[in-house]
Amino acid sequence: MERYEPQAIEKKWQQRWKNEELFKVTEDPCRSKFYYLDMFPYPSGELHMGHMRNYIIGDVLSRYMRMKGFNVLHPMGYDAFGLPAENAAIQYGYHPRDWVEQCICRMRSQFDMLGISYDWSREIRTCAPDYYRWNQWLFLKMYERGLAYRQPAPVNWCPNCETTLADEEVVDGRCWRCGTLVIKKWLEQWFLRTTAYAERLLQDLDQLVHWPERVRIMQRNWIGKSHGVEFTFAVDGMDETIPVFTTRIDTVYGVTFVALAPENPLVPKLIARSPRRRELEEGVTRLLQESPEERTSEEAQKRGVFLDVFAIHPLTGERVPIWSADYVLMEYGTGAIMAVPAHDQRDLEFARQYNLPVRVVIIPPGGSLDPESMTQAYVEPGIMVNAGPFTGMDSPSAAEAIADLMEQKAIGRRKVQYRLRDWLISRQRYWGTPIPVIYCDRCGIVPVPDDQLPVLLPAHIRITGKGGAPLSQVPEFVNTTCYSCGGTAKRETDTMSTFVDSSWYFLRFCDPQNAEDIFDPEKVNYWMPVDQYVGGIEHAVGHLMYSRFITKFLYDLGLIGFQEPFVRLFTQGMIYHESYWCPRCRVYRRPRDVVRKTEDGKTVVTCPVCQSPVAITLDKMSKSKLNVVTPEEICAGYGADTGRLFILFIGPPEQDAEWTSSGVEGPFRFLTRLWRLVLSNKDRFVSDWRERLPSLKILLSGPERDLRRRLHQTVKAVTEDINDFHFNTAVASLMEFLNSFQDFIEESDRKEERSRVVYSEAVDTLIRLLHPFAPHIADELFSWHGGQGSLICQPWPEADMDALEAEMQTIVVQVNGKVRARITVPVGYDEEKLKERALQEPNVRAHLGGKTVVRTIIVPNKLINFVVN
RNA sequence: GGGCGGGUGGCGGAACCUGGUAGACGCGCUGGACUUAGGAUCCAGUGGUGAUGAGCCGUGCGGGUUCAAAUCCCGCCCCGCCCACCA
Repeated sequence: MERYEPQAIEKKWQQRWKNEELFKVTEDPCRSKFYYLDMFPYPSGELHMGHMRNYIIGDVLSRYMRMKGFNVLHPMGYDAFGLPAENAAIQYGYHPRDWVEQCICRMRSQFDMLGISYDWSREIRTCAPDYYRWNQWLFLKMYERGLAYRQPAPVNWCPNCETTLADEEVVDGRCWRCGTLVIKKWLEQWFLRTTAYAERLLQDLDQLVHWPERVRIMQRNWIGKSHGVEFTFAVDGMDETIPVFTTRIDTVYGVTFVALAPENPLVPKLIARSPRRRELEEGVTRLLQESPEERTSEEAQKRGVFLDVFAIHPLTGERVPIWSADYVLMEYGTGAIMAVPAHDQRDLEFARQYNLPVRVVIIPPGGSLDPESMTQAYVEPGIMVNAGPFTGMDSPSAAEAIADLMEQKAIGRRKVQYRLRDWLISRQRYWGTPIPVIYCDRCGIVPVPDDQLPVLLPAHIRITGKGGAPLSQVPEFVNTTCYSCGGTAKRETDTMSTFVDSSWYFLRFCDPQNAEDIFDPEKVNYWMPVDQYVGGIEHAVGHLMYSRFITKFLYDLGLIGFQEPFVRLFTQGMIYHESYWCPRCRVYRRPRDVVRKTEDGKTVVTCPVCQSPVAITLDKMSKSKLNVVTPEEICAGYGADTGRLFILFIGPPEQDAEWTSSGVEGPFRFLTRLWRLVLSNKDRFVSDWRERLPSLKILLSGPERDLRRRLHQTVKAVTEDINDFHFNTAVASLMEFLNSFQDFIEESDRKEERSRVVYSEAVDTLIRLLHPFAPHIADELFSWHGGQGSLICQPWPEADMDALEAEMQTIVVQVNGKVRARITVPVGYDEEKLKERALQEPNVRAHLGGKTVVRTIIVPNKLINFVVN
């Protein structure tokens, strides 16, 4: 084999790894375990190099940890339920199961062609009954403990997907999948009580010291804990009370109105007796019909309706008007607020809009506020004014005193409020886990008994995506008998959000084929927690929060011995690529289809159909923009190893990066040069170099000594870089070493003994270092020198400290901090002598210009600086 | 409005943690060699300004600390992302 033809060797090695079941692992108490996990993909199409960044990073780390001697669990599966598959199936007329099967097939071959070292014996598909039955089991366990419940509530509804969505699935008021504006619907739905775990989910964030700070901050904000007081307003002349929550009880004397969310069930009751009832109802309906943008944008003008009733201020007895206002949210707190325009910006804006009074009760120390003219609410602490017995106090103390008073008088009580809401898991779609309950006319909600699990998804069904829950249209599924009384009953026809599936799959990987239980706790406790988890930032509050929640629940069941699933988390950046939009044809063009011409030294890119210039933009790789680069293309053109190296070399893995077709050339040339170097020096290699090196290494000088120093610097650098996730600089170090290695080949004598031993050490070490990054070529080159099997089973090299020490050192000579010369002296050179030599440098003398040296600073082995005035 | 990143050659990025040779590595570009040919390979060069050498300038802007600042501190500008009527 003369030329480097990756396609020829890569298939061969992939086959060997597979035959030898190299990546298959089992529990081994004698070895330290390392559980590396990639976020598993949706099988909704094919994978592109942007997705592959995640898996390649994981493969480097897994292979590296294997070589370091760890028992590495590196599994992969498919998050196979869900809307993408269902929608694609509808679109192309497939059954989702078949569609998913096709995608999985394709994706599997893509993982394989890049040489990713998964233990495929542990593969999971969430759409398989032996997986989703445990979703149902988990649900029932939660139901038993009151953590799963069904309740009518205003929920997010995507009119396009015709299903409800969790709060975490609504992005900027739109459906995360299709971008349709989400509306609120009042529906009876299944929830999991995440709020019961709010405090623990918050507290335990402090343990996650190896998580990116921003993910922890996002979760903290999402949980949104705040301390305040909940108290009630009586309604004047009615037997109703309005509870409100506030974090600013110190401003309570400034209340000039009370406001209710338009959805608040109290609203109809309050207006029932008004003579203007009709008119008020219409007003409230208008508020309810506002679009999410009108409702939630801060710029939007606030709107409201006076409900024609008054509330009694519990401390002052004063009558204040009750309004319904669009800026009050039903989902947070009590769905009603005390409004203090002087000290809350939103209330102020509303008050100005409707000419409501503004009453100042806190003033800045030494300052004053004019309630008539103020346009900014005063929200800082200050001195209490017009606040009854609390006048004159500082506002933080007053807050405590007022809370005490309210608790004493039983008007209100201190309360901790969370922004986090319960997790809505019902979906009105087909392709998901059936929720395992039935509805009996006599017994009500009856959970499906454990021994009746799984509730199977009916296979034969026509899915249209329209007309409500698809399962409700399958009579043989819906109609059943009650497990309790034997009477007629109907099955729940909603399915679970796929986020349920993915909130515990990492546990199932530890024991994927268990037919008796969700998992064997012993196996889970061996492998878990996941030591390193890698995936996209988009899961910061959804999946990562749900997984923490389910883990804590299983801990409480006594099934597992840990409370946090993921010790280390790394979020990788997206891969961008040029996309070409033809404004005339109004379509995207594939990069390989556009016509590139050079005119006057400038490249002009035109549409292949209409010849007009195309608009070039940088976008995330995506099917719709036709700008994906597939593993197939890369493997066919350059080979998997080049593709892997390039995606790692492209930039820091946590940052977004741009795929450039010319950039791939670099890693390819690197591998080609390595190939040629090893090939043309095969005869230099001595297989017993390990035995011969110890007695020889102390005698080395010149090129041999330099090469060893560079080699072991590289070992050190690459090792540290992998540990720190600096894969880009790790690859750069390998390239740098190859450059030095080539110089060495030219300088050294190929027949000489020492040179051959040093060569052998270098080439052997280099390909070991290369293995996690480019495993195929590394294993191939290893075999050329008589290496047996794959390098993944070989030890990772260790840096030889002796080799790192240099004999000579370049010292920088500065005058007043500016570099004026560089001199080379032996390491540890006498400081006085160094000074003397430095002063003799012509350029240094020129800059000293006869002035007196007032100070000399020497940084050992680095620098000497003369300070003159 | 709040939070988090980031600003370094023609480009992607090193060096920032721990102040001490700015521009590693790669792409691109320029010149050369070998060639029927080169989009292969090899050699040389490549921050700006100097004919060359020396020098001078140079890490978004303005200050500061220091013998010495891309790096630390203060103030500002710009870009990106995320969150946001959460009472």
